[in-house]
Amino acid sequence: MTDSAKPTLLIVDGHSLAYRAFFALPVDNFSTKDGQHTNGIYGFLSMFVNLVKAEQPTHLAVAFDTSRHSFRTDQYPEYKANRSESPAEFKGQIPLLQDCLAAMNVTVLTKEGVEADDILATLATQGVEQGFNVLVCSGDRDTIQLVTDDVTLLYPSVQGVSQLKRYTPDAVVEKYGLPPANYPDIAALVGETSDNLPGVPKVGEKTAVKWLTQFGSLDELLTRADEIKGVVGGNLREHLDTVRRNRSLNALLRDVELDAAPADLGTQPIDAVAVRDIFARLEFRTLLPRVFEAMGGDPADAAPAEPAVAAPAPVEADAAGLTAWLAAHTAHPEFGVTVTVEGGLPARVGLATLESAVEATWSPDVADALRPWLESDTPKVFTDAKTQVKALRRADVVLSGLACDTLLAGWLLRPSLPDKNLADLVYRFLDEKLPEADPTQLVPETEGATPAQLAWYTLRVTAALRDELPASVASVLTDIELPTLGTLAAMELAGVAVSHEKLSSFSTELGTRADGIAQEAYATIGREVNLGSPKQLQEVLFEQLELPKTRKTKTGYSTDAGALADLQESHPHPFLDLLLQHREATKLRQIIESLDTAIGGDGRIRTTYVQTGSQTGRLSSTDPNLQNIPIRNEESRRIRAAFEVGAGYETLLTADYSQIEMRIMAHLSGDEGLIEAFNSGEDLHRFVGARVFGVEPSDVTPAMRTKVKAMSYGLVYGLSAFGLSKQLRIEQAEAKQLMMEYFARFGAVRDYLRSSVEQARIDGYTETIFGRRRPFPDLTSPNRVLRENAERAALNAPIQGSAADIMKIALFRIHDELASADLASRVLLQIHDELVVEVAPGEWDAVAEIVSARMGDAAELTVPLDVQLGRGDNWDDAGH
DNA sequence: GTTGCGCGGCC
DNA sequence: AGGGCCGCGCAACG
Repeated sequence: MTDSAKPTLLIVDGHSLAYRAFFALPVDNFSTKDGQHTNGIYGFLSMFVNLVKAEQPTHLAVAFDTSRHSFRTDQYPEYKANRSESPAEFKGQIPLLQDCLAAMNVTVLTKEGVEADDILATLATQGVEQGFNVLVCSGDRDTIQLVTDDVTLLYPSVQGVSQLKRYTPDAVVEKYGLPPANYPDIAALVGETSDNLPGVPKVGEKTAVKWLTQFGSLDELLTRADEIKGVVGGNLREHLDTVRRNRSLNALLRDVELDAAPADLGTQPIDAVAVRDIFARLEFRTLLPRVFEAMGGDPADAAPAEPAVAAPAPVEADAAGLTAWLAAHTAHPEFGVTVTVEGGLPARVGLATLESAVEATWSPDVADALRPWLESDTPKVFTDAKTQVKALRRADVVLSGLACDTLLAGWLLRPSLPDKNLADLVYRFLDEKLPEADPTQLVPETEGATPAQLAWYTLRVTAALRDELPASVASVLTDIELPTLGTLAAMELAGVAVSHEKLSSFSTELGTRADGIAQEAYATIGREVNLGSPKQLQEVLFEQLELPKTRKTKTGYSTDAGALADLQESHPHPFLDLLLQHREATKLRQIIESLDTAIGGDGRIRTTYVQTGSQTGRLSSTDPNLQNIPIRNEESRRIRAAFEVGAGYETLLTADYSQIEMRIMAHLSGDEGLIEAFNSGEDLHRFVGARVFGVEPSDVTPAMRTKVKAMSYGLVYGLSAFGLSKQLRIEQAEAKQLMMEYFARFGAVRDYLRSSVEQARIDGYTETIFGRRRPFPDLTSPNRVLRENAERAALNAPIQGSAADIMKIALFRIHDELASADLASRVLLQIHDELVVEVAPGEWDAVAEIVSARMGDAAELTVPLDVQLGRGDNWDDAGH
């Protein structure tokens, strides 16, 4: 019976229901791409939103156990002792589930020393006293004792958590033959195997109910136990204490002191942004609309917090107005600046202090009014400065005084977060909502922020970020990232000359070849399939040709190059080789086509470097990506050959660091063998091979060199014996042996790698030589897959990141020095450990000297930084 | 049209 | 079961 006038309190046992969901749902279908299992979370939330939608509670809470330990285990150590340790895959899900509930503004209750069901019992009791209809949802049968006219139990059926059975007093009587208050008596007699509480032998539910009905109460029954005849009577008399103990343990506590009373549990609107964030992290998609539907709230309606400070009303100005505004604010220490960009050129400009803001439409007059100030050292903060720096340079303004870019600072603080604009940062670091125009409406109801307001928010976000930035990270921002930004802007503006003629002829050639290969491939299998479709290929390989199944993927079986090579070895078939050739030809053609369409009217390709594009500190390159241009085989180098020296320049120069990551490893580990290798001038892999295999360097065979080379590079990535054996196509035992020999000679390397991961586990982050940090929360995860992935990444991060730092330092120093030496030569490309420079006529010697010197002295390591230069009319010829 | 996946290019 | 990226085509989804 529910009284609709009363408020409804719904209290849920989170632990028991999530645990049931964990076993009900296949773990394989519910895990994120980095290996976090989510089946328990998903199953619980799915049940939970259905429940909330159906019951429309006015008050709501979810209770969790804190640990296996409780007052019951104190009284009776065997309590639940038969339960095996809950799987690690499950444990890790509970904190995440609690995060989800927190985002949904659902109160999570826990209490040390008691179980979730005691919290349920306490709240149910209080709720009834305070006039609530109470709904209790638990997977533990002991909660049946809570059922009254005002308390209904929702209990998962055997089918799983999606079907809940309603236990009213009548339903309990129907099922057990006694009212709910007597259920613990029945359970005490029968015992509860899941709690490791044995009952009276030979006594089941039927007998227990019969006795309790006959004697009226458990006390009466126990007092008059001698009246029961037969073997069961004897059993009962022998187990009186057991029954009393069971009864005392299965009574739920109704007077636990809690942080919240029923009245405090009124349902709250969900935190739309937080829910979206955590669901995105857990890769839940279909659940999101269901949560909004059940819990109320509009997905678009992320509760806007009130700004802590009122935004100054932006004043529209002209050139003279801007000049006057600047004159009035000369004493101000720092300004927020926003230049909106349209078609690559400045459109509007906004300037802000915390108290005052001004904005204007860009014009030659405005440019002239602002130029001296923009080109001065006056500190200015931007969001996404690179885009604006480029637009300003196109308008003949060379920005100076860049003191912060919020995107960079936000990324340095949280390199894993996809904060790609000011709105994200305002939400995350100010806990406010940036006014945004509704793009779905022709005439937006809400106005978007104006340039001056954007500048004002940028200034405030900067302050919030600075508060959080550790000193070492702040120095990475000012000493590495901000100087790099200006250099990248110049590189992007310069672009690189690419020959359309070379590309298009090659593309045609590859197209013809791919078609021919495809025809041949079709002939070998007697039909035409789409060779680019992994799904159709699986049909051909594993069904038609009946080849053995390869490595499993999410959607079937792998058809990647490694798998095809394995198949070719064990079950040779002409189709396999043709497929590989076809892949190669079409891949190259794809690359060529995308490059060709990216060539601008002036014959140059302009990439965009994403300075926040990696978690380690590396750059990334997009639209098009110029950091993955083929090089590894002879033919593909024809693509590099299409990257040419531009008109008015003399030649291309390439400069790359040789083995920079291994050098950093030598530096960080202090391994004397490795340091000696780099100081000896001997080829690294030959030197290492000689040590590992115990031969003279001159006797190191190519096979030995290949092996130690793979091992050395693999080290930096956390390679396992399995991975090494696979790559080298040798037995795992041999790979293991190789690793052992390697570490026997270069033991400090292993010690360093181990200790750096351990340090990261303690600190929660790794650090590069220059202080760049990367957090690794998963190093302490109970989920083994997650933890081991984090360990490998943590092992690599300081090495890859330090290399990135060094290259950035070299890059901007080269750029600055070329400019200050009045050289026309310019850096065009950065490919992680390589630079491509366009050299102006007559400048080769000077440029080569600057490039090699600045790359060589970008960092002071215990081993030298070796730089290789190359020269040629095109990128292929300039390579070496 | 968007999204996830498999695959493969680079360092 | 090897760290960091970007982007293509296919297939499924809306």
